[in-house]
Amino acid sequence: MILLGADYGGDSKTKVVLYGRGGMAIDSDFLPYVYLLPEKEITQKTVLKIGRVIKIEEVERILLNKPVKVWKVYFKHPKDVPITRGELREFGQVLEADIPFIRRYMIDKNLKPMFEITDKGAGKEEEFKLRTLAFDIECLTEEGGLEIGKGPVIMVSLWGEGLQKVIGWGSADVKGLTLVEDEAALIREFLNTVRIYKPEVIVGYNSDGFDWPYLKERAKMFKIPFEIDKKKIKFVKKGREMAPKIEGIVNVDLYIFIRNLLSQYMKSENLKLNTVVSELVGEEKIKIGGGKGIDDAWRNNPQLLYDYSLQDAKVTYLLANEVLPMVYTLSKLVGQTIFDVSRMSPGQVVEWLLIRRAHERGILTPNRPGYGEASERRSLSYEGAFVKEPVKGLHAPIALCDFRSLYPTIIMAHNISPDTITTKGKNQAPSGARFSQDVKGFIPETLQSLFDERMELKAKLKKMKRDTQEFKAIYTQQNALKLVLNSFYGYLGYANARWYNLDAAKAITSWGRKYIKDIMDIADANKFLVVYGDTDSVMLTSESDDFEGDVKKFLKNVNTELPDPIRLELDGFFVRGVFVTKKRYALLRDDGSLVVKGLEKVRRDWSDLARGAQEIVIKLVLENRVEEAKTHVKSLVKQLRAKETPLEQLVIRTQLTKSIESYQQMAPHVKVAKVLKEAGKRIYPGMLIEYIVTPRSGSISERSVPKDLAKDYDAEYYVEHQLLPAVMRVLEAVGGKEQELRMKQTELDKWF
DNA sequence: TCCATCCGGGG
DNA sequence: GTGTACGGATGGA
Repeated sequence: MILLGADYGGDSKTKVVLYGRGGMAIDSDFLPYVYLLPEKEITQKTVLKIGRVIKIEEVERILLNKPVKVWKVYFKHPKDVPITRGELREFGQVLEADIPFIRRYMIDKNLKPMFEITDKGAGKEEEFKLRTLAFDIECLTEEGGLEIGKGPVIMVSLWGEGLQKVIGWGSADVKGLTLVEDEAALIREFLNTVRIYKPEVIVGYNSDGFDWPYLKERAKMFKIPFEIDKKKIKFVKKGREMAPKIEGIVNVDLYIFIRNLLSQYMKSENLKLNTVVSELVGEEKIKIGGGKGIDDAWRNNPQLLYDYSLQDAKVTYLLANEVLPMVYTLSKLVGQTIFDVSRMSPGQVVEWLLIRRAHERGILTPNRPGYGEASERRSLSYEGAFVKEPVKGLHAPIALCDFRSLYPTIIMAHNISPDTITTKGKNQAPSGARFSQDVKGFIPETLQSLFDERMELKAKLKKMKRDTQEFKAIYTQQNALKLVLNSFYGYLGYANARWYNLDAAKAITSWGRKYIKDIMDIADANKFLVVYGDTDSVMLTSESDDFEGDVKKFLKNVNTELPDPIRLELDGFFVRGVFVTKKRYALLRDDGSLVVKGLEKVRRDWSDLARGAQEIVIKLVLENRVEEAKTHVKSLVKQLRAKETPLEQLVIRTQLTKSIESYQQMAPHVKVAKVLKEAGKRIYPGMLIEYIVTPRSGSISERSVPKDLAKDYDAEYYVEHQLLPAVMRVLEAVGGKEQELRMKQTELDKWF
């Protein structure tokens, strides 16, 4: 059997259920256990007196970096652990009592998803495509907004190999539609379709937070058992979020995986299905015009709704094809189930990889910090990376150089780890901490093996033909390794980490600052102008005739000085760059493409006016058309003051998250909601409040008016709080003066 | 500056 | 489910 997922059940006795390709297996023999580091006079007999403890073994393990004798205390059922933990603590330190049972099982039995299950744990790795089903629901929202379970579900689409199905009710005459009697029948038909199709993996987009709970609520309303193949769909807590678990089927929410792990490497300015699909798949979603559009289409144009719904399921499926290989690769690397790994944050990915490795080495896993400890850690701040104040304005040309995996290479080069901290020796960080070089630390050792593996894969790729299945698979593997490697530094400073270590985190950034500053000094001495630099990168310019040649020579020189494996590399050359402030700049490549950092404003509580203006200004400035950019802004200011700006461009949108009464503060959208309510409109939590700031007097809240009731707007508010803040970031770098663009009334005539 | 509140994804 | 977990921006006081 090839392992795909695992669950546990059983009330009085443990029962591990393993499932995957080739069936299902049950193991009732694995006993839960914890470690007890007994205080001196305690005997095993005393501990055995605690009810529920069934046996004790003395074993040798490593605590931080010292060998210790600990007692492995066994129980009959996982639930016995939290019940007994407190009592056990009276006899000494209790360790590994906070490792969920299934994760414990995967580690101890050496099992990995996508690998064969054998007596000795993970056997042969299997390469195959999993039977994947994507789905998407549509519902009427004009009544309840996006509140879970409010309006009826009107369509459900499913897309898999050999299955393209849209189930609907109430709208006849659409070709291909599986028409059912009513909503209850639709939900039954959906569950039944999944049962018959027997997917190995079921995917959705934000399905943990929307589609699944929505269906569950509606099913409950109609008293339909929410189960597939007699197996209840259970909602398990994942921090603040819930994740639906279906025994026998791996459920993946692509949105959560992309948000947690992939978005840091993506260009998309938001993570809407549309945007993400066009970046990763290259397909555009059919537009139907937001919530009202769906309600309208259901009544007047069911064919359009059918197309839209099916298209969503299809692009979700295509997205799954792009994203799932990464999910599987990470799951194999971490050695936890696909269900779990697909919902992990980078910190958890590192942590579970470490826990498994610690087990293999006989190292005891530290306990998670308690709430108090974690908040204490959160309150501690330390000096981060060095960011150079940019030489403001336009520069050309630009060379961008950066350290190859700076923090991971620093950890390896200096053996930084919680278990190597010492008080003597030459290996001292600028922050003061010292690290022993005698024995490889747990963190650097783990990092090194991942780093070496990645280098090997990258070397392999160089010799391979692109566009083959094998190339793709290896590329994904090295990408997964990169993701993990880059998460180690953050992990050491992450408040909830088991291997949290402030001195290690401080040491890493202090060495990082030293190396980047050294590079800048050397560049300076070599007649480059260092325009900007952040953490691990420097941007250089010069007036030399052989700029590119100079940069390459410079790289060669500095790399002979740097300790292995720290290395500075060339990222690329740019035609021009505009530098605003730290973290805010834009670069132009010779093919016309842009790299924009820190200037985007994507939140919906910014008006379209501000968003659009900023985009145009960035483009004009990078094409060296600064005056045109300023003129454009001035014309927008003039338009605003002349009250010629269309009101739609000025709408600010904020969501109401709870009932009006429970707000302590009278924010603008709360005030507007109140007004709407008094006017007889139905107000509910989750509703999007759209408003415009009008003239009159008082605070912004007092001047905010529902979008449909606004007949006028406060021009000065939009100039000062929307337009100018958005464009000034770019313009002040190229000599634009806020005062000049603001054009006080008296100056207005002078300009136009 | 601090505190409270909102954003994200989904229809 | 042997765990309870975000991180950044904005507005009001």
